[in-house]
Amino acid sequence: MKITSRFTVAVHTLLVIYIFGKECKTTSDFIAASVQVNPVVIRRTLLSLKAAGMIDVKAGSGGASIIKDLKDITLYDVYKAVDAVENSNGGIFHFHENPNPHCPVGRNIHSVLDSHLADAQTAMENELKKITLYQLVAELNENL
Amino acid sequence: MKITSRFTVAVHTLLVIYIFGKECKTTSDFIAASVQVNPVVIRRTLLSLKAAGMIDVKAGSGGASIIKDLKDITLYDVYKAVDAVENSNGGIFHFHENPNPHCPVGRNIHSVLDSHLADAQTAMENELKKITLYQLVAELNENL
DNA sequence: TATAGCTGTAATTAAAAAGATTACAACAAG
DNA sequence: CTTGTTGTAATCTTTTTAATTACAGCTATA
Repeated sequence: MKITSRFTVAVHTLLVIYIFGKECKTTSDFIAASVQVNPVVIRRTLLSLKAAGMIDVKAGSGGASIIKDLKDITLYDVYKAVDAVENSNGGIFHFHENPNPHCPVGRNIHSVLDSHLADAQTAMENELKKITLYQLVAELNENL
Repeated sequence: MKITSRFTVAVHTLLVIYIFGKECKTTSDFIAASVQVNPVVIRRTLLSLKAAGMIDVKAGSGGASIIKDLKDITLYDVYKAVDAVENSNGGIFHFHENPNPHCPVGRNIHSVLDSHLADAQTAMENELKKITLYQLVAELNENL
């Protein structure tokens, strides 16, 4: 089980909008062609990014544009925007669901493990906070 | 998608073996009753832990016992033992599979993102290295 | 040495999760 | 008013994961 590809798709999407936004109309179809997923997947991604205040999407006429400084968008922001890990659901670790409450270990396994797993997840997320899209664009340009 | 429950099951399993190992014969059925999963799941877990040199399993007569100092077993060791994240498969992040090689963004998205995602995963794993099973047992005893 | 209780392991089934796809109403611009 | 696009629901399909069934082989013990 993994962190949903919505995350990498969203990063890819933002980069395409940024790189091509001036020359082309970056529609869901256009972006979908670069990411190679169904355009509906991109539309849903665009909705999330819009809700997070990162982009503007023109209904009807089409096309998306970035409305936030790339220096102020970290990978973590994107990760959160697309809800890459439903935290309603306990995070990135899949816990076995029904430990036996009549067993002293089963009864306490959650209270013993949960905080450590949460710490591990937080460490990962903090790493994502260190990288901005501005950096990614710079790295991308090196490779062009 | 998440990190497989094999991991939390394995931690649970080790704790049960440690706590009950002196009074009971900790068979796969016994452990399965605490974890509340199918005994076969426990047997597979035991095989992984045995291969990692953490436990000894008696074929035939039954029962498992810990053969490594709990201070020398970290959560990371267990995580690795059960192959919680197949690293053949690129780690905990699910990357969209077919970025378009004819697009400059699609062609380079991997080279730009991969190392940052790997760093994030490593940060998470390093956090798991900080916690030993010895600590968990101590925390468990506080709750008994 | 017969047997009872386990482990080791393959094969299959079932369930859950995630993404892909289809479909279509609403909208904006020419 | 037509064309191209977004917003969004509904429905497959695929993939992944765990559960289950089944049984051969081992080991202690009677």
